[in-house]
Amino acid sequence: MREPATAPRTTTPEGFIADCRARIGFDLLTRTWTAVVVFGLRDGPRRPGELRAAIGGISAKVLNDTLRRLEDDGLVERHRYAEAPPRVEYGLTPLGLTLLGPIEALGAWALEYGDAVLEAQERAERQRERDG
Amino acid sequence: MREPATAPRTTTPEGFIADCRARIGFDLLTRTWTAVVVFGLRDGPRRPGELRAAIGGISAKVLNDTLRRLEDDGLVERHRYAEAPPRVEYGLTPLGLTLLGPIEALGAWALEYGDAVLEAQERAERQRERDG
DNA sequence: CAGAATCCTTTACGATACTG
DNA sequence: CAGTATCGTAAAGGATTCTG
Repeated sequence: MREPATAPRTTTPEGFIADCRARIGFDLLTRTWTAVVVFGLRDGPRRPGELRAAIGGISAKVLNDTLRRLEDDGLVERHRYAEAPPRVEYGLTPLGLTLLGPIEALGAWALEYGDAVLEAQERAERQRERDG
Repeated sequence: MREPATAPRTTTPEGFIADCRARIGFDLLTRTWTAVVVFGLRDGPRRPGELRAAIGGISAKVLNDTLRRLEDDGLVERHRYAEAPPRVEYGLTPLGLTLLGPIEALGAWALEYGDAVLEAQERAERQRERDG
């Protein structure tokens, strides 16, 4: 995954499976913080510290790594303002904005069905404890 | 991530950020094969070998791991048929079916914008080569 | 405060071999 | 063919430190 050298092939007849282009979207969200960070920028550009506080539970380094990768993906852009003191903001590109739709769909799904997933996980966990 | 002990808190006022329940959905898709496997079962139960061939590029072990985890998540269920020879199939649960919507939204997004992401990545890659 | 550089730990992924 | 058991590796996440 994630080698631009191995560019995905064309869409398979069956749909999204195998090396088809739909996997590009799946691969983006396999990085833990992608969805959270993109969603955190939905209302406009933000400073890193502010964004980090809003997200919670992400280290400064990991947020930085994530933002740089999103820049490489063309989803986020960095703005530097030559003020005193200098100010930095990250915002979604037009391409990044288009990703908000699927991310919100996923978030809405979790708000509706997340509890069911948690319950299933706890059920499985209890089952494992019984079995040893 | 992924400790049932640390169950996500309630939704924050800001939306989906931090430890809110929307992250449950994000966390599901951070596993490389979740979206692909769920999507591969969209048309009904399938035998592991068949599913593996349709996906392509996934080892038998990893497919097995993924299916077991999806079982724990309540998204997939295993059917065993006591025939001769015994047959096994995996299919989506009702809960798993509901996840197809967001996954298809993400896939459709990638079909439309995936090229733009690839181009951005290649641009970034070339840039890095120039800089050293 | 932004962010680069280190170092460490974990784990998902993958290859392989073996059992029903 | 389904599934388990090992083992190795690469990469992501995270903590810490230091510099503009």
